[in-house]
Amino acid sequence: MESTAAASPRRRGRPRKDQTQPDAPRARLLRKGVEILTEKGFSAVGVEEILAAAGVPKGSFYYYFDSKDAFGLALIDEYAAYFARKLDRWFENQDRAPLDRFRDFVADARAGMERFGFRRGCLVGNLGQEMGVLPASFRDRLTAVFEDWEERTARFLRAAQETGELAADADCTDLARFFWIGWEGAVLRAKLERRPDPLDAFADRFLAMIQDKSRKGGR
Amino acid sequence: MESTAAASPRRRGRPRKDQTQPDAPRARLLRKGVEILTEKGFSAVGVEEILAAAGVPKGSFYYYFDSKDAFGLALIDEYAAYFARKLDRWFENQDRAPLDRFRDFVADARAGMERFGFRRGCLVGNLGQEMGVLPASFRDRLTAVFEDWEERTARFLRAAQETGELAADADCTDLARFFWIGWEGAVLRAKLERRPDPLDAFADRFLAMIQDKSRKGGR
DNA sequence: ACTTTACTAGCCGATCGGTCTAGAAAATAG
DNA sequence: CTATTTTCTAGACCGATCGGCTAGTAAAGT
Repeated sequence: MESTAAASPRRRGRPRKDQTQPDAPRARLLRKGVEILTEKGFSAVGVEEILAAAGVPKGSFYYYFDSKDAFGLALIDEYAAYFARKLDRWFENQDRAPLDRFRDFVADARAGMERFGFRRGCLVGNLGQEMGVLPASFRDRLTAVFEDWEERTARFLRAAQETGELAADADCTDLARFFWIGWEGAVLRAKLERRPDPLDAFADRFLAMIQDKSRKGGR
Repeated sequence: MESTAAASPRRRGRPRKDQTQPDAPRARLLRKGVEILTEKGFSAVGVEEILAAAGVPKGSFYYYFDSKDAFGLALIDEYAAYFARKLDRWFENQDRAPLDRFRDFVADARAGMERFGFRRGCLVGNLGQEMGVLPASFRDRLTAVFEDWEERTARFLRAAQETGELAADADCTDLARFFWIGWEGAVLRAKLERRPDPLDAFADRFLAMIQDKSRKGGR
């Protein structure tokens, strides 16, 4: 094979491992980091616990990350990307009516928490609660993540308006913000009580709230 | 003065300082503990920081409390009592119409957070988020505190039903639970963004939600 | 003085985030 | 092949700080 790839200007020494591979040390650290931090938060967890869980030696941690703080920021990005994909998967599912897509999302979140015995919460919510002892650089990233999720949710709500499932005069931006403010509270509470009730309690009322009651028809 | 107090059966040794006095070491530790932990959480704060803030010598901490965990439990009780008084003050204010009492509570909470630059949140919410690294004994106490707050809120909502401001068929227990699930999310978010908007965003929609729209009269 | 109880300075082992050095591994250059 | 360059692994080690302990002092009664 004559190098189908465009001219590879290979540097001299040992080539870098592809750290996007799921078994690469950096990727393993990020994955285990999300798992552990969604359960225990940032400040209460030492890097060595993550190292041990990921099967990566200590010397490697500070090769891949400048500091624990830098690792935390990378985790936020990782989690935000993972969750944005999840949101889109449900909210943009063309096989389902808009409000059913919303129910699907809630059911998936419930199942996700149930799978881990309600011990894991939302990384962004966890770190938000810890802002008092986190570097200032975390704040902007965390708020940006919420803004992104709210934007995706607002976009979805506008789609629901088009099908008529949601009242045309509803403020979708505002509703999306309301949802995420309360939903994080529901996740926190579900983690505390170790049961799905708070998720359902919040989601059900939210759904009832956004239903267009003035609508005549409907499927 | 002939001992106006009833017979004091004085024990032998050095008399105990009255720890209910607000300047007593134990009381100061509890007060400063609430202040610091509402801002920074439990696990990220060392006892020495609290000791220093309270002006209590290092060695004294384990005289007044068996452990840091026991101190944490005492803080929950302290905070729960303080907050229950606050709830009653607003919710049982007979000089105001029920829904105005609710607005007063929200305004007070907003002012309270503003006073400390939105750096302090809710102790119960903070510890709830930290349950992953807290002793199991914390869980029951924290859920019990939420139950207590919800009960007081539900009682208030029933009062609102009697004046007709709230629809008679509303499920007050359910509404109170919904409120506290979401409100904790709002406090968390206000702390993250350092602004009151999330509090208002949640409270306004909640108020709109519980208004009895079918009602004819009213002022 | 002596006992009893209330309180506290100082220290302890463990663990924290982070650094350092040594070298193994994987590529190219000659 | 050997030499060189660079990537990555490996873990001992460091000063700081953690929660908790203990030996002792302070302040009262008897």
